[in-house]
Amino acid sequence: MTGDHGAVADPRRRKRVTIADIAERAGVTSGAVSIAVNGKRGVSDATRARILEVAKELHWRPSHAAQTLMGKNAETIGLVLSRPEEVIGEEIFFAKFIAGVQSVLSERGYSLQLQMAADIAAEIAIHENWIADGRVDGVLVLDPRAEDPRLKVLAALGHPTIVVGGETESDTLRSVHVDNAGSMRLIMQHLFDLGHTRIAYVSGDQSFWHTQQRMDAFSAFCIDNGVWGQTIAGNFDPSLAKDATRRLLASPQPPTALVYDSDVMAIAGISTLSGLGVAVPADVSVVSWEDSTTCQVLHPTLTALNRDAVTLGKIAAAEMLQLLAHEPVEHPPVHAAIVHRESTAAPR
Amino acid sequence: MTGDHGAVADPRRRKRVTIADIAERAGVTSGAVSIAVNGKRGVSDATRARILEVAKELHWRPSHAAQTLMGKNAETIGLVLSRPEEVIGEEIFFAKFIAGVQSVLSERGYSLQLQMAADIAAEIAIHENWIADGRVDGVLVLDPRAEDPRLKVLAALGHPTIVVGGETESDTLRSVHVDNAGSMRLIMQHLFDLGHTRIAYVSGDQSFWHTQQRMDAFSAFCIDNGVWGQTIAGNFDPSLAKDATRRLLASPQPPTALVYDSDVMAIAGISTLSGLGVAVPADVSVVSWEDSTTCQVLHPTLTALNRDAVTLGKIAAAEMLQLLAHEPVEHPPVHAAIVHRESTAAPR
DNA sequence: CTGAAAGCGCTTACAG
DNA sequence: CTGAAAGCGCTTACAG
Repeated sequence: MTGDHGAVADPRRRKRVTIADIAERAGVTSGAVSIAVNGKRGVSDATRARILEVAKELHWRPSHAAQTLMGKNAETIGLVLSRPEEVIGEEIFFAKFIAGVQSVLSERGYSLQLQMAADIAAEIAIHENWIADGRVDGVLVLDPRAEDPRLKVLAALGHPTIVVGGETESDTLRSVHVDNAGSMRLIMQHLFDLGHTRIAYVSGDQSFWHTQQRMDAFSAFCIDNGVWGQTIAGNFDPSLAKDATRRLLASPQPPTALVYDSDVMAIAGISTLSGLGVAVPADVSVVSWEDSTTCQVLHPTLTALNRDAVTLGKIAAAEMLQLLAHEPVEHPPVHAAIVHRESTAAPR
Repeated sequence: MTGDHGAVADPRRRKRVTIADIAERAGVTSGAVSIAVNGKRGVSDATRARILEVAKELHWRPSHAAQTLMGKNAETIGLVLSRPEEVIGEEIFFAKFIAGVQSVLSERGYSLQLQMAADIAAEIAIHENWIADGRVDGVLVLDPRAEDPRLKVLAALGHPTIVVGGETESDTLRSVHVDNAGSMRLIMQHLFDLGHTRIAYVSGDQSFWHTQQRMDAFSAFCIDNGVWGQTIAGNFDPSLAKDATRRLLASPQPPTALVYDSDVMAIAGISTLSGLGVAVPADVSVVSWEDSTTCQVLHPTLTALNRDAVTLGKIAAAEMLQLLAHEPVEHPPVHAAIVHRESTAAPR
């Protein structure tokens, strides 16, 4: 029982161990300690060993703040996730993508800084803060849009940037290609091979560049193959997907196959169909642009595009390290595949 | 055209504006600048105005590293998310929780640092790094377990911690209460009122403390009300939920109502039931412990426990600010409610 | 190979 | 109210 009643808990109470403490104990200067712990040449092996010994003994850890002040890199990559409400349909994608990013970064001793933003303006503000504070060495940008304001700001600041699903390139900005057109063709070919010639695509948010790419590929396939195709905007709000489904089915010439831009949209669609008494896949086939656990457990199970988001994350991280280090980093290939399940079959 | 051909892009090329630059331009010392920009007393209003003017003109931003070195708080709260694979069923919970946390933190100028960890050991390592680097002022811990190793480490380090769904309290650790027992009673009462007397609970991971609380409340309700209750471990793997569902329905005395610990598990369960030709809710009622968009679009729509995770996040953030500032912060109440949809009805 | 010193950008006593 | 200086914990030329 000491007399510190009323003392407020202070996390900083333990005085920090510094290189000066180590220097004193080891009988050298703090400069020597710095050299030793950083593995630079300038001290004898014996001295270095002794210094490292003392450092370990004292549980020394370098002061991140001091190192940053001296210009050390943050060894951190930033990623801003856009508003949760908007991305619910893509959450599985995000989780996998992040897992891939982290696995590559952590191999190299880098970490990932995540933040959520309510809108694109907030996202830009976060990037500016990160850069000004030197908290990140570079950032990853998802879901690029046409004339994306984020990219303009990042390019103007000259900050290392990787755009996932983009196309532009510069000294400080690289793009990781995402084959939206190819994926759409994969889906369409699958349906076409089954015999479908009236296909509808319930798209996602059209402000995203990838949505436009998908729509273009859809149209192109339809034209080239004589498919009667139709596109309808769905956004990420599942109730829109429901409305779209109803309208499509109410048509005098309803489609025999529906492609939904996300698994959440596909679920909304499939339950709407079941409410309308439309059998899947007997009456209508359904494909989800995103595979998830739910696709596997639903009844019927959903044919889905499996995008390998983990690999995509790995590639994005590798590209970033390459951009920062100016040296090549291994590139795994990303492959999208269509997982054929119960929700697609030949039309009657 | 300068002669910098071959120059490598360097994000730090623009020399940083410091308070010394401001001091020079304003004709004062850097000490005066520091006082002025921090709103402290010690300079005349005129001088302060001039200094702020120059600071804005020069686009000055304080060096985060230097401020941290001087002992400034990070004004950042940390949150580690456990492995994506495990939490898929809780993702909507996470997204909402994080949104709530951020809304309260940003009001006070705090930010949230997120990181994903593969397991609990990795999570502990992240916490230790954060603390050693002074990157966060405190951390939020989710999904406490019995004898949780994370809490031991954090308590030993004396680092401000808020445990969501915990019970322990100390100088540096507070718990936000989550009424798992009450929620379970809500669900059970709903089913009991409908007339169900044979109810099964497909639980989540039993290493989580909240699972134990739910199981205990389940048993207590059954005993008190003469309900024939059964608990079966489901984990977060939906295939386990499927197996559990099959086993329960194969029983000579199958339950008339099933409670699943997450929406993903409930979806797995409901599609298993439909595969077995069991009608919901005609033959069996189903409740999901977690509301989500999917619960609303599924056919039948799912009766679910709506937990108001946004508010829970707000409370956790408010508790943290309170712990750090030693002053009370407004507390919104969290309320869980059961959303009655199509999947529950009276037993035949 | 080692020591002494300057400096990163800020804050904070301490004199005037 | 203002100025000059020390110090936070590190790194890095520069002498010896």
